[in-house]
Amino acid sequence: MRRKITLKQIARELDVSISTVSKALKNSKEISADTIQKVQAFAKLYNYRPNNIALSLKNRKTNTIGIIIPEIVHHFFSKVIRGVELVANKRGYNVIIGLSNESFSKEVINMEMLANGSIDGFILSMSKETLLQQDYHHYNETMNQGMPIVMFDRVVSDIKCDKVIVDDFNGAKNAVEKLISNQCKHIALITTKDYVSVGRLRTQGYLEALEENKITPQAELILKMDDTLDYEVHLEKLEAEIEQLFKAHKNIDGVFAVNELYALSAMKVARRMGLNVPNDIQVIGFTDGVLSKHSTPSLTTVSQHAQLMGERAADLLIDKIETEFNAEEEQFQTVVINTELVERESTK
Amino acid sequence: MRRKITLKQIARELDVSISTVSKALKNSKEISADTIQKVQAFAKLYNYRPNNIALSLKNRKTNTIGIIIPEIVHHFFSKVIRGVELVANKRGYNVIIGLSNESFSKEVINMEMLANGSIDGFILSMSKETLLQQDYHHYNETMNQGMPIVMFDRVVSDIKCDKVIVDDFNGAKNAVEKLISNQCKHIALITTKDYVSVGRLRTQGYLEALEENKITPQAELILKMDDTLDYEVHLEKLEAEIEQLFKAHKNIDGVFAVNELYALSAMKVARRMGLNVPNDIQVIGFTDGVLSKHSTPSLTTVSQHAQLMGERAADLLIDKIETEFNAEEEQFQTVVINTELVERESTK
DNA sequence: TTTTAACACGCAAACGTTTTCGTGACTTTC
DNA sequence: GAAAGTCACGAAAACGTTTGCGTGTTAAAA
Repeated sequence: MRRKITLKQIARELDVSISTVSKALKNSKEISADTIQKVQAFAKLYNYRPNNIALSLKNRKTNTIGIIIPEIVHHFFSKVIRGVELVANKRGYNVIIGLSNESFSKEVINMEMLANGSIDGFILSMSKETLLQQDYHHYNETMNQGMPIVMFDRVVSDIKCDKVIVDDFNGAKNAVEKLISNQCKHIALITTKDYVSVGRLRTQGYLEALEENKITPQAELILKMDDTLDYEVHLEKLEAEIEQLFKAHKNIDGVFAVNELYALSAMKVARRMGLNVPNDIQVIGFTDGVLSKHSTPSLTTVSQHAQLMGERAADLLIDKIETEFNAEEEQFQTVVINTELVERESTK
Repeated sequence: MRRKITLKQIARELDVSISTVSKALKNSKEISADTIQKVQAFAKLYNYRPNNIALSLKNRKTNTIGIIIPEIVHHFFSKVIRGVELVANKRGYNVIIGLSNESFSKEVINMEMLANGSIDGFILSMSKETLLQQDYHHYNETMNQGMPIVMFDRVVSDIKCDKVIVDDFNGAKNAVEKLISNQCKHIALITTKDYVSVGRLRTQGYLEALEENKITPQAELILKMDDTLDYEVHLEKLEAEIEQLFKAHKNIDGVFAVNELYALSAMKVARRMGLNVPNDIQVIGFTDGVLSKHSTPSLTTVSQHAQLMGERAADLLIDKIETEFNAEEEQFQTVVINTELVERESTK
């Protein structure tokens, strides 16, 4: 077992200086043809590769981007990562991941761990706890140190940085319009509490679609779940509440849910109550997940193009990393990704 | 915007040497109490953090581990990552990911990219293409350079390194025994072609369970799918073949599938043919996925404990990284993770 | 033959750390 | 009052690169 070979070792072996070796490998015209030939042959033989860490230190550039997300076992986020990795790799960058697990402190720790030289910039989506606490000092400190940040999906306007978001408002609106045009008269909304901007916007889309179609929104048809609970408990509670909703309003003939699990639960409860989807009740969910495609009936969804979000975020970040930082006149962009209604069996 | 502060800047500011600053921050007893106090106060004020890259270079240690997987948008792999990240973080390591996308060349490129100093060791699962080509030179070269590798799930015995695998044989065997004890007499197996060791072992488990229960395996009840096809095409073909199988053997009353999609497809086809799951036909799938839990009927599965695999792999790797490399008498371990039968509605 | 130019290479600094060793200024000891 | 010891700090090397500049040797020009 031999360690990786360095310039120094090649230099010693060939009895030239380190700089000569370095230049020879770059075909510098300062170096004679036979020295170049000799060095390159030797380097190839020993499979020389420059040490990334040394390069990073010298260039003050790591060619690595950090991505911090609340959870990885989640289709939306893993698709985003795939997108990030795709363009990062194409543009010569590595990707290092940190999971906040929806915790504020883990988010802070992870960011500090990476911000000390390990990466050139961040792509991140805020944890729920951070959204609740509204404490953004770690983002601002990071950016003050000259490290660019691109946020995606879960963003807040208080933070000045590049962002990639889904068009939640219109995605929701289109979905509800679809239900309306499919003759639904009483459309329920199943959503989360409003502290996540994403949920708020989807609710607004729902309301606007109703109003534009002269349907008066009814507060009783809106179910707001507290999603900070434990997952299992949450699911049971969810089903119970949906059942209650359906029983209290037998005329509900359409459901728009802000995520996959809510939509699936609605279908499950409906079936249990002897209702047929889509004949008695039509359901649309806002999601990119796998469940929709394989459920029975398969679920009509508002697709978020998660992978595309990742790609756009990575491009945005790398662009920023690679452009000269010009004065204080920095411009921040917000890229909006359009949603797409994927029609399946849960709607007519 | 100020850049991150360095020892040199603190030294200049306080009019002491760099070494004094460094020592003062470490409470060295070489340094007087007031100098220590002064330096630490200043460092705190400016939020000094040592530069990771410089440390990595100096210590020849990055405290980062690389993980290379075929695909990230996949429950099994993302759960493994979560496990890896969990213990890596706990032990002071970062995780950098590379996706091979099931391609041999991408696997090689990714490994080379990371092997040049960026990380201290690899955790990886082989791409299908690598398994097919049986070209393992990149693993061996990496290990020859003193970089440890831990493989998980998809492994081959030709490569000498630490491994974490699922007990595929017994997992499959237990599942089939469950079907047998549930009175199934004609159990079909839906699997992939044999080049992945994992599939081969599961098939063996299936066979052994039958034989131990005096049931003669019938080759016609074994469906081997070619999973190198395009996903969509694959799925259609899969359903067609399952339907054909069911029609040709009306007495099939149990199905064991080596993955989630195969199991779900089997249930789907069964339902389409008017068969009731689990009354007419019982199904068990080998998987950790989400679909099983939310399908109707929910699917009984052989759970692989993916997160635990990730945790064990990370521990194994970090242990190896942190122990002195003692001579040529290196020992490699293979950790076997036991499976667990999670009973749901698709079995009686 | 002397001056100039081209060539081929080495030196050294820099990136930000850590750590060994050396040293000047005091203090203690005899 | 001289020798020895303690204290507090700085210089320098090392990790592995890249690159501007200096320099000795040779060849071409005057």
